[in-house]
Amino acid sequence: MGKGISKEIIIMTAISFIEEKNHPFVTLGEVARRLEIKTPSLYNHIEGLEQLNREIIIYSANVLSDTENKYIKGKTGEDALYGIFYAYKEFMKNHEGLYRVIMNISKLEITEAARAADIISKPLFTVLDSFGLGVEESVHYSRIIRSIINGFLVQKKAGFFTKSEICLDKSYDKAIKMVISSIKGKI
Amino acid sequence: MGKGISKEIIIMTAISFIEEKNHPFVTLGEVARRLEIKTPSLYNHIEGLEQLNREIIIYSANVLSDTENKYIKGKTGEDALYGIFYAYKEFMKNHEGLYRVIMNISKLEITEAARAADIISKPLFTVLDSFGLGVEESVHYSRIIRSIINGFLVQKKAGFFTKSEICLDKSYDKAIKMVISSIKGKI
DNA sequence: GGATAAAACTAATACTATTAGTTTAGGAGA
DNA sequence: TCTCCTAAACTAATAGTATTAGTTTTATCC
Repeated sequence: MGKGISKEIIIMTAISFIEEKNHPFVTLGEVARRLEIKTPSLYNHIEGLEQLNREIIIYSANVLSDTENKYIKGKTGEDALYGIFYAYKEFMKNHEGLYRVIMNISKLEITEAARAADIISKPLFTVLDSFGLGVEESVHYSRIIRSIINGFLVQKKAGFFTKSEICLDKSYDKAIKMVISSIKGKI
Repeated sequence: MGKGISKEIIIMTAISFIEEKNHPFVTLGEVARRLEIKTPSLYNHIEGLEQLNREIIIYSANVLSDTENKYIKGKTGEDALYGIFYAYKEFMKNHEGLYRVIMNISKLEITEAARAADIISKPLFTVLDSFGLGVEESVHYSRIIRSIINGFLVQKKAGFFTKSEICLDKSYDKAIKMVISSIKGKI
C-alpha cells in the first residue's frame, strides 16, 4: 500500500534538500512536496520534526567520520594529524549544509557578522600588539585564538566534549599555554 | 501618542527575553506580549524580524567587547591574553543567550551532540594514539584540535575573519603547526 | 473476492511573520 | 477650546510553520 515511503527515504530526502541548499534546516512541507505526499502523511513514518533532525545529525556525523578516515588512511603521526585538519576543511567545502547541521549553525548574516567580529576582536588586537608581534603575525594569532575560544566554548556548551572525568578547564588552560609558548617562540 | 514604545525599547525587550531563556531567538509575538501591544504594532518602529535580529547581534557584540576590555584593563602580554580567554569564558557563562546570538548557535540537542561527537572524534583519537601520547594527554589535545578546527571553519564561513589581504589558509596552517610542535614537545 | 491494516487523505488547531486598511488619540495651531 | 493631522495603535487577512484527529483509500493475505 502507500507509495513506498519509509523513514529512510524521508531522511534521505531531507538530506538532499540540505545538501542542495547548504542550509541546515528543512521543513516537513518541503520533504512532503518532494515525495509528492501531503505533510501529515509523513507522520505515518516519523514521529515528528525533532526526530527527523536527530536522524539528520547522526547521518551527517557519519559522513564526516568517513571523510576523516579517508584522509588518515595509511598515515600516522604528523601526516595523519594534517589529514584530520584537511578532512574537516574538505567536508565543510563539500557538505556545508551537513557541517552546519552537526555544528548547529543557523543562518549566516555575513554583513552583521563582520561588524560584530570587528567589535569583538579589537581588544584581542590590542593585546597582541602588546607582545610586539608584527601586524600579519597578529592577524594570524588573533584568528587562531578566536578559533580556539569559540570552538571550545561552543562545543563544551553543546555537550561535544565527552570523557567528563578529564577536566575541561585543564584542556582550556593547556590551549592557552600552547598559544602563549608559540607566541613567545616568535618574539 | 501611543504607549511610549521605541525601537530601542523593542530591542531591549528582545534582549531581556534572550537573557532570561538563554535562547538566541525571540518571536515578535513574545516581544509584543511583553510590551502589551499587538504584534503588527511593532512594525511602526522596526522593519521586521531580520532587522531586529541584526540589532540584537550588534548589541551582544558590544556587551562582549566590554567584558573583554574589563578583563584586560591594566594588563599587557601574557596576562592580557589570559584575560581575553577568560573574558569569553565568563561571557559565555553569564550571557549564554547573547553568545549564542553572536555565534549563530541555535538549539542544542545535547544527547545527539554527544553521539555525533563520539562518531566524529574516533578518527582523531586514532591519530593521537599514533603519536604515543597517553590517554589523558590525547583527550586534551583532541579537545584543543577540535576547538581550533570548528572555531576556524565556522568563523571563516560566517565572515568573522576580516582582513582578507592576510591569507586564511596560512592562518589555518600556522594553527596546525602550532599544535604539532606542542605535541612534539610532550613526546 | 472480502477483511484487515497500513498509509494515504482532508480538516482543523495553534503557532509563526507580514501587509493592508481602519481607528484612536495626542499635540499643534487657529 | 476646538479642529485637524499624523503617529501609533488596532483588526482582519494571508501565507507558511508543525501537529493531531478522523476518514478514506488501497494493497495484501486468507
